[in-house]
Amino acid sequence: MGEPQVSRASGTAPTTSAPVGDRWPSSVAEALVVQEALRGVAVLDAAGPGPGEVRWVAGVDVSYGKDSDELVAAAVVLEMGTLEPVDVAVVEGVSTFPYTPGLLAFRELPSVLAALEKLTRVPDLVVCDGYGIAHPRRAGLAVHLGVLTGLPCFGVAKSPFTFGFESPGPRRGDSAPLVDDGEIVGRALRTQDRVKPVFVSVGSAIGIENACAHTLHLARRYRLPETTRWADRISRSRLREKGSRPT
DNA sequence: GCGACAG
DNA sequence: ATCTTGTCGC
Repeated sequence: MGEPQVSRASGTAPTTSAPVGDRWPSSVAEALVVQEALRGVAVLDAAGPGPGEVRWVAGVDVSYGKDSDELVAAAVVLEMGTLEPVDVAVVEGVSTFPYTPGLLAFRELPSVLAALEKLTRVPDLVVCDGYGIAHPRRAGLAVHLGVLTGLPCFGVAKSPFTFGFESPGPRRGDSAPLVDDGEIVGRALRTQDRVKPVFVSVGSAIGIENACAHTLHLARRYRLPETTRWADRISRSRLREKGSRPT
């Protein structure tokens, strides 16, 4: 009970499950259908892995070219104790879905999943940029990623999207509920004293309390979690090399 | 109808 | 997301 339900040979990288190959949407209408189906599939776990139960934590991010449809996705695995990277994977690709508020997952996930599959180590937890259940259909990026990998997953977003919140207290660790339609869907969490908060919401197989605890641990020194910072740096720098590379 | 809108 | 210089503060 409560275990991730994706079967996979132990010791191998996560595998992409059926929904991607079988019914990956190419239009907004199809994407909305997929999201409605996904909405109920996420693993709702009030607890999930807490600090002390996670050894390897993955961060993922995608960088996009300005004057081209090129993109680079990066996945990085950090050791929870040292917060140092122990595994990195990068995928170069082409964007196939435009940025559409509420449908970010369909833009980012194909390349992100490809990068995760290239990892040689299976993470215990995945942290992504963006939202989980804090989403108009309760099916944000972290929900998709959690369902498709079978791994515990939550999101840390840098801006409040459409959600309401009261300003949290000024100190690191202070938080306030994120509200959508009268529902609490996440937290505005201050990760550094007097620095603007980040927005945490669960995706799958983890609870908000542990998600916030992990976020604070990963954001020991900066506003954003080290997972996000590493993945962002790696994808961005590879995109630059790619752009300056002779053809 | 219009504006706002994770990245 | 990406384009961009300097600037204030620990």
